[in-house]
This record gives sequence, C-alpha cells and structure tokens, in this order.
Amino acid sequence: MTHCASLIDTLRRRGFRITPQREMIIQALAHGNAHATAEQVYTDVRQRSQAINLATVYRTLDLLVDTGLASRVLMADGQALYSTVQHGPHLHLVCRQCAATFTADASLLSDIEQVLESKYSFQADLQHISLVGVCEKCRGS
Amino acid sequence: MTHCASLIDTLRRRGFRITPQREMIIQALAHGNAHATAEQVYTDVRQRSQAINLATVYRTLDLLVDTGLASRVLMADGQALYSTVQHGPHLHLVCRQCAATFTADASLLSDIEQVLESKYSFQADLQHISLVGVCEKCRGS
DNA sequence: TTATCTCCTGCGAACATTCGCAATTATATC
DNA sequence: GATATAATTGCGAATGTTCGCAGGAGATAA
Repeated sequence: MTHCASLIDTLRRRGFRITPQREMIIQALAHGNAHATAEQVYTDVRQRSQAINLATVYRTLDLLVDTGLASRVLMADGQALYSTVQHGPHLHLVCRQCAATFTADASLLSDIEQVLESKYSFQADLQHISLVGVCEKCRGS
Repeated sequence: MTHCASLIDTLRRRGFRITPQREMIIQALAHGNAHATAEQVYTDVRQRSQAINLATVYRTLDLLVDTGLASRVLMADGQALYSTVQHGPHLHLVCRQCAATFTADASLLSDIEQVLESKYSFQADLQHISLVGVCEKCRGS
C-alpha cells in the first residue's frame, strides 16, 4: 500500500469521511515537498480541480496534525509548514532562514521525555517534534 | 533599579531609541500578567495614552524577543503570549487538552543543544521553547 | 539651541489563518 | 438504488499579525 493510501485508510478507519478534497490534499502533501505550506498544497490541488477551497485545505491539514498523521512547524515568518509523518519517531531540524530540513535521531530526546514525566508528570509529544534554528549554510549571514 | 528600568536601559545601551511608546509597552509587560497577549498590552497602554498603535505594540514585542529580553510562546489557537525574561531561559510545557502551561528547567536541553551543534552543525533555538503534551490532570480522559 | 541623521510610529492595506452558517455529500441502513 | 443523517464544504467575514511608506521625533554633535 502506498504511503498516501495508508493515510487515507487510517482516516477512514477512525470514522472520518473520505472526500475528494481530502484525497487530493493528502496526495499533494504525501507526494510533494518534504515541507509544504498550506498555500502550496492549495495551488497543487487547484491544478487538478476547481473544487477546492483554501479553508478546506487548512481544515484538512489540521485534521491530519490532530490525528498524528502529519506535523506542523511554525516558521519565523509566521507561516506554517506541513509534512506527513513517515515511519517511527524522528526529529526535524528546520532552518529558520532557508527552511531546509534535516532529520536527527529521536533518541536524543528520550532522556528528557522521562524527566518531564517523572519530575513534572507531563507526557510530552516528542515523537515527531521539529526544532527551529539556523543551519550550517546560513550561519554566516 | 526596577526590572523595567533595567530593560529600558539595556535597550538604550544597545543603541535602540527609547520612545514613550516603548516605555509604556515595557512597563505594561513587566508589571502586568506573567503572560500577556499583544492585545492585552495594547489595551493596557491605551488606558494611559492615545498615542499608541497596535502595530507598534507588535513591533516592540518583536524587538524585545529578538534582543532576548522577552519570550514569545505560541498557543494552540495561534495566539502569541509574551513575557519579559526574568531569570534565564526556561522551557514551557503546554497541555494539548486544557492549554494550561507549566515551566520547566531549560538546562534539560543543554546537552541536546550541544549534540545538535557538534553532530549536525545545527544551531537550535532552544532558549524559550514550548513542548506540547498532556498534563497530569488531563491524563485520564 | 539647532541641525542632522536615522530610527521609529501611525495608518491602512495585506497577509495567513480561522470561524459561522447554509448548502452539499459521504456513509450507513433499508 | 433510495433515504436519512450527520460530517464536510464553500463562501465571505473576522481574526491576529505584518508590511510599506510618509511623516515625526530620539540621539548626537556643533
């Protein structure tokens, strides 16, 4: 099963309706760039069909994030970048300047997860977290 | 020297101009709630003077965040909460269910900061980060 | 004090995102 | 296939925040 078919299947199994809009949005997100803005997804879907509204794109992306199927990263300029969650926990490093993304080992965070749990009784969502910063290339500027 | 006088002094020493607007905004932020929205700061200042514009509030809050004198936390609903930085960097724990916030020791992250730097050449912004999760109260539901 | 040089502010428009509501439609049931 | 019903969509307006630009005013030095 392709990645985006499995996303659709998961939504359906959880009782959400699969509309043409949702299918197209998921396909655009799963096949496109690693991190896309809502506007990019909208433009992408729009090329295939007129039957799509920007508000629906936002609502669907929110749904995917809420169900844990996608992640949202807020950039410095206030825009949000979305991406589907692939397999297993990982850590995204997103450059504040150029929006390049890198993947780091999620096990880095496992100590912290335990400390937050035992010391603050807080169950943090660290499975698919994104950390914002500055990458090597953009360091100089 | 009071807390807000020292904030003003720091700005001045760094070459920024001290305008009545900036003074009032800093006073409102330093004396008010621990975490205030831009709108709250605006309303607060407005009671003292008409000579204030919401865009200026945002610009001044941004300036304070950029210079490290204040921190900004993005809530789940997209609103930003601002607070002056009192004692060093800290870590916000935000509950995904009830939006309650807790403060944790930021030193938890210093190891990770170094690993990201040495292993990935990535300079992460971990000074005033917010982690989302579920708090003790909401655990059951 | 005055002049000069930038920085800063106010305004209104633009931006990214969310909301409320009526109309539509996916799904389950017959 | 037809029907009922509740989730989903599209629309336009509202939200929180940022931007561009022209005018206003701190800071500095003479």
